[in-house]
Amino acid sequence: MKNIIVATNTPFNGSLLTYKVEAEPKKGVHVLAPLGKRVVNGWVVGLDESEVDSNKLKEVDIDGDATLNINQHEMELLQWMSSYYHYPLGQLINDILPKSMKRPRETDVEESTPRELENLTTLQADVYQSLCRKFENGFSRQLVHGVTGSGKTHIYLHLMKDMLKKNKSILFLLPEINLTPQFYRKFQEVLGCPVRVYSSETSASDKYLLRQNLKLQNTAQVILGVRSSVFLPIENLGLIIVDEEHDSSFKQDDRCTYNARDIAIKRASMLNIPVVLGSATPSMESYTAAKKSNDYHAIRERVHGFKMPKIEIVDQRASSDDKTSSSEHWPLTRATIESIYQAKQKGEQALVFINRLGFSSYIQCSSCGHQFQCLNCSTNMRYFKSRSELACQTCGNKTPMPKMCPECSCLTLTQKGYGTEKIVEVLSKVIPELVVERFDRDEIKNIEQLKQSLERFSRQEVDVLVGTQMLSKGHNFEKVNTVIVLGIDQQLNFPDFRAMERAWQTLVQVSGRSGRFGSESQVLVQTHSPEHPLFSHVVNHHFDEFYQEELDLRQRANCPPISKMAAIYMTYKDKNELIKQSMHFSDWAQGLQEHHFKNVDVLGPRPALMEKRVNKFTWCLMLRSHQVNDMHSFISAAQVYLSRVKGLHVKTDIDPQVIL
DNA sequence: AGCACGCCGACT
DNA sequence: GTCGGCGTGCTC
Repeated sequence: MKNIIVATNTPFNGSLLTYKVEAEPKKGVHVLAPLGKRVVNGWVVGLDESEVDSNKLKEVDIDGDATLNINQHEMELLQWMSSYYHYPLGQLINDILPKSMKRPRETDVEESTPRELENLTTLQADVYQSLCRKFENGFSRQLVHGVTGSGKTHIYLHLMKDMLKKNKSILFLLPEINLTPQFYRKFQEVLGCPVRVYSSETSASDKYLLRQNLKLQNTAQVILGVRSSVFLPIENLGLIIVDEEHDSSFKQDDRCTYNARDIAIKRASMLNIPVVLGSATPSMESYTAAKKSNDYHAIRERVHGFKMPKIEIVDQRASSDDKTSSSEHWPLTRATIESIYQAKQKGEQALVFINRLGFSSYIQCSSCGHQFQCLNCSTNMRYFKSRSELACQTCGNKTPMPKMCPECSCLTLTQKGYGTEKIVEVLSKVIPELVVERFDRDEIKNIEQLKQSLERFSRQEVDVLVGTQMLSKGHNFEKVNTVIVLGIDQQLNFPDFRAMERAWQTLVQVSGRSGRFGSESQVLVQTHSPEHPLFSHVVNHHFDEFYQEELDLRQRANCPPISKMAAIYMTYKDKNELIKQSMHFSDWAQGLQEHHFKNVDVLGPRPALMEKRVNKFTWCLMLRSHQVNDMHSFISAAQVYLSRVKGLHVKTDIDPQVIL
């Protein structure tokens, strides 16, 4: 009998429990571990060195089916993740493996004869060749910074083809499921190898089956997947590509707060293979790192000499009739309406972007000023006109649109702010001949609806799509030469050091949808602060200037990528008790800082951006440091401290993307 | 996290 | 008298 440490799906004891077993299984083997009255999943971590009396231990069963076994390399990656993100190994493993496995059905993998790949343009070929040279070194992290419409995908395809020739598989990561259909089609057309999709639409049993297939066969193939596919057990993996690497969807914000882009880099380094990051708007982190190590590749021109769109900053304060919500076309300006009208006249289409759903952001009583707040959360209820209800975007709480103010019984309730629904109504009213459709997660709930909406649009049955971020990524619309951006002010004013970076990414990505097929194209950005320095970089397509300026700001504020950050969130049911505990914790942390970790800054505590959420309260403490190791030791100590507070839920976010 | 035990209020 | 509310405590 051997004593072994098993990582189990349990939240206590760091998820590591000791069991005995007949013969020592290999690290990563899936076992069934008796725990109290139940049996839980477990994975072998290693021998237990401490001489525990094995008579007191229970014995594990080894799962006869090896599908959920984890190989040596994956196990090392997951152990690294567990310590880096301060998340229990057993729970991490359980989270990333498929859950159910009933009735797997055969996945259809079409193989077709590939079409000839088009030649690269001179600019693309330069990047391709320098990437190939870098690939000779085994592991390296390459960044392709190509403007929208520069044909990054085309470069990927050539790199992928090379890999397939060497009989190596490719992992292609995408931020969102929305983009999988177009890439799947492209890969099918051109690559002539099995292409497997892994997304949130893949059922648990299909995920299980895919895992099984990957472990059995080692034919060169392409795995096209979202965040969690970075863990798939791909045998002969030769290359990882992370497209839209800046995208925040790569960051998981519950459970283990990993960033799939960073895991891809780690995995590539462990396997000694190259990883390519691509974006038209790289993250500050990737840009800085790639510049520094000379792994940066830029394409500053669109293919075929197509011009970048002309970007116009529209002053929303300019004309008096644009100011008030009483004007017929509010919140759109005359200039905006005119450009959409012109597009229609030319037989073209237009896109309108707003970050908000619904009809109005909140409802306010015009006599007493009462705002309709969610009872469970510290947020306003959003008004949805078509459903005639108020809804909380945080907890899903809904109520019919009230007729009068509950405070003063006044019947005049004013609608404040706007969302996609409102814009559709305004546009249809102001330009009656226009066919306008909404494109947001309220309207598009699955891939099928997405495909259909995009098809209607490409058949020109629709003139204008009004959508959220969902519309901004990666699509190629032939007849779109006019793009409107609304609500960028809110993004710029967001209280987070990355606000400007995100606004920049939105503007550049969104304007990238305009004029992709070579016509004269324009982008109109409505704002109340046209003098904001960000706009001049966007208007002039000055990429390096933007990054340099933003980096200077980060340097001065000592923010990432200059330093490393971590956020510790504490959630509790009682507000006063939470504040008391947060203060105690903060005092303790200050003490730890002074005595042991002078180079770790402690910031806060402060209430989370949404302090009350589904009837629970959250406060937050931030850590910032240049010494990553010290920061990790600090967090480990903090977790031990906080685990003693009963009833307190603690979430640690390493490298937070958004500071909530 | 589950699942037990255990101690109180409100039902047949 | 029992059913069930959830507070507390334990699981290798």
